[in-house]
Amino acid sequence: MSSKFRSVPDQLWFLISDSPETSNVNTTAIATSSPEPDINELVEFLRVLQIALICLRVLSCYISCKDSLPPMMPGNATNEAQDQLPVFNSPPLAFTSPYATSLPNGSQHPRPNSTEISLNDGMCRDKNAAGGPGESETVPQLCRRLSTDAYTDKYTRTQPRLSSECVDQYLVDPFAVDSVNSADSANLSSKQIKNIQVPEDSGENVEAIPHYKPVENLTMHYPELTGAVLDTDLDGTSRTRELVTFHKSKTTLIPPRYSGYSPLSGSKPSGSGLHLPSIVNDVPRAAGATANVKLEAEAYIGGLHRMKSASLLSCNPLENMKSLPVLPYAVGTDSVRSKLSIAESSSSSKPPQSTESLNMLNSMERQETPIDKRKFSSDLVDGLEYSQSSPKKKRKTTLSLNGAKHCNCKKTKCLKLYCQCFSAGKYCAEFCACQECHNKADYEDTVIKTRQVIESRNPIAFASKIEQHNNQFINSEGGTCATPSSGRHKIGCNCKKSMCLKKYCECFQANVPCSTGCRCDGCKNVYDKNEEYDATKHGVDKEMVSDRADERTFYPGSCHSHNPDDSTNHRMVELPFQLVSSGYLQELAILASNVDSTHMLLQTNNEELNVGSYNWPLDDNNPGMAHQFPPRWDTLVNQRHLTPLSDSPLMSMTPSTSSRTRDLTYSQIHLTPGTGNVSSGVSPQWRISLITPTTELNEILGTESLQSFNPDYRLYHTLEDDTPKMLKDSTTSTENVKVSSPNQNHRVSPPESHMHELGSSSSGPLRSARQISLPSVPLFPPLGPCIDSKGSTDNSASKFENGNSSK
DNA sequence: GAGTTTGAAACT
DNA sequence: CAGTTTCAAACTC
Repeated sequence: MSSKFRSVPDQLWFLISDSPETSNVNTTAIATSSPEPDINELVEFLRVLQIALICLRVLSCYISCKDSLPPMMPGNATNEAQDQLPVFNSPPLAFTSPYATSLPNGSQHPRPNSTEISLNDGMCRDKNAAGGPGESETVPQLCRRLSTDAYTDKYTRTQPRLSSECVDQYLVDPFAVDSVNSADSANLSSKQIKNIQVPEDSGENVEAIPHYKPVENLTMHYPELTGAVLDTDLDGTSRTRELVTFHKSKTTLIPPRYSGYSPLSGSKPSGSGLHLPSIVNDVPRAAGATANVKLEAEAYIGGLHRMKSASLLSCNPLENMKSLPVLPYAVGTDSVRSKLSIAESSSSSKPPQSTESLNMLNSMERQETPIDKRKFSSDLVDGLEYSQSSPKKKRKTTLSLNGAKHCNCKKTKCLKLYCQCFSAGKYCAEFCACQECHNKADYEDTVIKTRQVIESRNPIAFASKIEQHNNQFINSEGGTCATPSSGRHKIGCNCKKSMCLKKYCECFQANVPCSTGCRCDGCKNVYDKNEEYDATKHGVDKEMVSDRADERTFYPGSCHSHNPDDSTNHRMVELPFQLVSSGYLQELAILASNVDSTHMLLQTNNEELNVGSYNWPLDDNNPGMAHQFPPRWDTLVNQRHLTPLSDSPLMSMTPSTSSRTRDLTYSQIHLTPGTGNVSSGVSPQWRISLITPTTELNEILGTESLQSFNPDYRLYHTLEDDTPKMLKDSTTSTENVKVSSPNQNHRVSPPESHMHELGSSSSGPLRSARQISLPSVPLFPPLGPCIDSKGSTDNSASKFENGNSSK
């Protein structure tokens, strides 16, 4: 048979014959058919020539594309990976994810050789849709484009850098419902196949976010990665496993109880993206959303990086979308954390778990906020460095990089609150070191029953122990900060020896000061209103501070820096505003319209108000601005009669103003109709936050709203569900001076921690509190508690930042 | 990595 | 509710 094509160049013949599909189509047909070999031979030869031409074209294109691609270095992983990140927006897809085995060990292919195969189309964007640097047609795009060609498989093989795995994967019917059971997957028996399905509703709101910047695309879509990942890199095996694990973990961490559906049921996720409570994510959304997003972002970095490293190529023959579809509204915090956790711990992870975990994927929530993704991208590099270079991470910890917990339970079968996974309402993940674990989908009934028993004793046993308040800022380096006082332990600790300065203390661990509920002895985890919350001042050793700095990313009250050099850095600022009435949305709209570049959208209930755009410069290099409100803002405030409260130091920041005071300051910005007085009763509370939209956004604005404006510059508001709590807390804030605790002498009521709440409450019940979230763009100069009044960086904050940045 | 310390959870 | 035990995380070496 091959003799008929002697004239075909060896390479081309290889291309043809090496492909099972091609072989079947071409050679087999030839061999079995034609009584007129000459004609058939000619025809086939012509076909071969045609193929050859196409191959050459493809090769040329690929070379061109390759040259245009930046090197796959961690430092610039962000932009690159975005194209690699598959997005699952469509109906359930089956994925095969054979582990990288095609490349011989020891082969030294550059990272771009790594192949990430996704049947999803997210990774392959239309070339025309691309814009900006590095947006020349990437290999994945090329691959996608080729997919439309009848000879794609052949052509793909012509590309030395295209993994044969990619082609194989490509050949697999992307629509196979279950690759594990499919014949296609059987063909890949030599490989480890991971089948991941996306909930049918995973594609909801796919079009909600029309387009994103390249970097953001990466971060926004990566979390949605649910497809199999092929890694043909040299160390691709492990990388692939990590990625696969990533997906699995996302499933395994779904708490059946809170997810509202059984992990095994395959029921359709709610789509709300809400997850079970945990210390980190159970905080009020107003605060938690921002913090968690950040946390997830950083935690997710490692995973992203590895993903990126592991995958340069992504082929999706089905992809025909010109913009990256996303599942924009899910909070996805837990999932993200789990992902990160996996990424971090993959090196020591257990062997791939059984298909049970994979089955859980059927019910996974695969939603992620665009914000989350954006944050991911911004922190990608930092997280990478963090996860890869920090020797401290070697230390055994129950908290992985992303904050996802993993346990080491030996006797409790992970069915007691001792188990952090169980306590967090999550199934144990594969990287848990637990023994005889029953906290998994296989024992769902047991888990549920056990939980019920525990809850019967303590209804809030699985609820977050931390009451988190909304107190986030951007620090001098653009990192997000939250004063530790922004939250508190609901129950309080009972430390006797650690002085609440070690992670034995749940308050300390949660980065909140001990409160009235604590029964600790010799507590030093307190606030001095005149001082920053600095662990070192309380005797915490340097390493601990450093560790804590690392771990602060695990908590809502975190203060971590971004890489100032990272242009993709997205800051989060949250400014509570109080409007006299919803009519002042127009004021805000005008305010916003006075600045440009940022598109704002306000909405009251179902009423949308496009308020134009605004832009506040943020100068990372000018710490002095840290305690200054953007002049523009002042101007705008004055112009628009958006007067801060009379007691607000907003416009009169004094040198003695602590960072937290500034927190207060900004927290107390009230938008009133020029009088400076805050109306009571009817004043809806608004908060303008540079946080990314989360589920709340989805719930409030809905898909259409989000579609209506640039996702990169998004202003939104959300119902402030925590308002009652805030009010309640504010009423108790005066009780922060611990009376019963031996530490009462040390404990100083941090009125600032609640001042913003009081301020809010000053206007009376906030029945219609709203949160306005501004896009994650530099709107304000560095503010927040991490910068003291003298313009210098807050000690604790800087420590944390340094700790992060140094990594 | 093993052993110790610690404090929450569980138990009585 | 208090005291004790169990447990696993945090920590130290």
